[in-house]
Amino acid sequence: MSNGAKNNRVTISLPDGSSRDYDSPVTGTEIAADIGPGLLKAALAICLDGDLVDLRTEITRNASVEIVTVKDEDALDLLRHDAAHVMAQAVQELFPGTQATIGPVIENGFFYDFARDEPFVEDDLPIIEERMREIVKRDLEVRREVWARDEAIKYFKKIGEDYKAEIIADIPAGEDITLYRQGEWIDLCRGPHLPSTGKLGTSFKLMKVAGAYWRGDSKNEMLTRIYGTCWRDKKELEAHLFQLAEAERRDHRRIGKQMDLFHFQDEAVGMPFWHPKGWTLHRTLETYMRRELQKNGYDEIKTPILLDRTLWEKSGHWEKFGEHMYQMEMDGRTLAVKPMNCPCHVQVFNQGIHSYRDLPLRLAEFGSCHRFEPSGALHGLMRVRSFLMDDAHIFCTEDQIIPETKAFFKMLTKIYKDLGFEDVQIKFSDRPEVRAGSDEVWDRAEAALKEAVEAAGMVYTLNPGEGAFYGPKLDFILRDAIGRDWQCGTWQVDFVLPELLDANYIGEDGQKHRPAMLHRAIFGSFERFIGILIEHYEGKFPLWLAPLQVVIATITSDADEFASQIKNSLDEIGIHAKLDIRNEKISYKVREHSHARVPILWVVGKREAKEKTVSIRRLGSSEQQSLPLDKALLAIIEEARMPE
RNA sequence: GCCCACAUAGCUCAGGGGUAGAGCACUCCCUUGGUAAGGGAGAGGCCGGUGGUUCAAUUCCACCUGUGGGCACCA
Repeated sequence: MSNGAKNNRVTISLPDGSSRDYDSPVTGTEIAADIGPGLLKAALAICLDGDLVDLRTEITRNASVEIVTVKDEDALDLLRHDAAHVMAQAVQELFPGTQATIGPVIENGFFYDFARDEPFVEDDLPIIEERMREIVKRDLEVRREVWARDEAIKYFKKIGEDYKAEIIADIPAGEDITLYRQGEWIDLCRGPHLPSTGKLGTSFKLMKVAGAYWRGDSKNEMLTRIYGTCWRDKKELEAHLFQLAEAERRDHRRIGKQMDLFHFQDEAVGMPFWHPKGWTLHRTLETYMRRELQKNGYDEIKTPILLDRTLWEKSGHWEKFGEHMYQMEMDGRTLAVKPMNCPCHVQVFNQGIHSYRDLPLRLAEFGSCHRFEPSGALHGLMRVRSFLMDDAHIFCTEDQIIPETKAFFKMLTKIYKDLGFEDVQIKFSDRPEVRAGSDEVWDRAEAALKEAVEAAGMVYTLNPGEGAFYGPKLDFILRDAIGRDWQCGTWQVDFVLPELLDANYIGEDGQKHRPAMLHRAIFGSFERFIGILIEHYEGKFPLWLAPLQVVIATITSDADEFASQIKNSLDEIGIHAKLDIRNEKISYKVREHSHARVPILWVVGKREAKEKTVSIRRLGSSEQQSLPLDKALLAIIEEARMPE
């Protein structure tokens, strides 16, 4: 087997350590068949010296080969990519004249963008899906073809696929390109692909239609996009659909309505009306944050909401952010509602003369901001036009950036943990294209932040070009109870704004110096953070956060008086309690308050009234605990305390 | 801002060219019941707004507003 004629024998090593020799060229199909018919049937592609390629790729050199089956990590992407192709074929069979543009694999599935005069609608999906199943049943062989670039352009133009021709035209001249053919249908594609459409199986589902700009640019025409999800088997598909339903159950807009926390209405688009319970939650968070700020050496301030445009012109906001600012004409002046607090904080800093001994100066504000967000961006509490920021700006020397960064990271980690978030990711964003300040200043700011983040021992990923217009930043991203990520906290180094607004301090040398300005937030906006908390906890808040902590429910009217006394006691110790002395059965009350996600139910009947006890039932449990009232009151004070 | 869909009672939703229906919630009556729905009765609506077609529009059409899902945006 070994020393065959030169160039026409190849040695293939397999993952189990064995190797086999074949006449060259050999394909994955032949190798799989050689190993066993079961594997041949399961084979989707091969991993050739670490690269995923088609099963039919001809191997002409010694190589390590792994047969990829549905069980492998890579299989999902293959399946999803094929699903996109099968969908495009189905669409073009059903709707002749529709152009296919791009169709990549995405998280959980795939999409394909089509160009068609009349956009697809939701009702088209079942029809397309049906045709896809039929194409899978046809089990068309999927064949790779290599074409000359110019010929491919000519071909796609001829068949009316102008977008494909445009994509190919962007490939450097002279390069070959690959096409994949399945039956009559052909598509430009890098591959790899499954050997035939039958291998796709049927564990896919078309999810929704949407508009999408050609090449992601709002200046271009809008295409019609169809999203699908695709999995290894039915079970995985079901699990994914269940996960989506779970996210829907947690939707803060739905829970916010159920729990009567807030509402929106047409006269104030994107601006929430907080109801008593929602505002209680809001205030609890504010009180908690205020305490943490105090512990961390911040001074709280309050600044105006409406300011003259001249300030915004100086700060650069008028130019860089003007289109997002609410404006009004009054008494011959143009005023703008603040979208951020930073210029105001510099005004506070600029009062009087500061010594280097005053630094770092940490100015915090629960700052009410308004931004005119595009209508299509609004989303419940997650993206609003009016919000309260837990904002602060630290004025310091460049040397103080590192210790301040460390201290901030510690503060932020503790706060997130108190609120139930243990998993925090960090992104480092550097200079954006549109920015203020010279390259030299940006070099310094980026270097300073980088040194600080490393000195603080933070693990981060790079997010190039995503910095604020005045400086580089860190973003802090939380993972919630069902694995979704939310960007909340931010830490930004700014050498630009102190310059623009002429902030300075007197150094040890008696000379004027520019302070560095560190912009920071932990919640981001209270609105959005509360939205995230609602979804994270599914509205079942820990006791200290719950806006309604206890309901005292009576069994018969004999206990009404005792129940009222309990309510008074709870009011006195600052526990949010409600009395339920309605003429209803106790099981009815239990059901209703459980649905309302009340953490603790104190049930009182004749027995409790006589013995001065309460029967305690907790949300999510049917166990009952009986405690003397005074003990129960002490216990609930303890349990409802904010985390230290 | 762009594409598609949607807008009916406080809430969740059904209906459909001849001025409306369910469940829950609400009010009243009966019931005082020991841990996830006791029974009965009643009230509740400019069918998002403005125009158009029609003998007749909540229903069909157009525009507007808002909401939802995406796209773009997120300093």
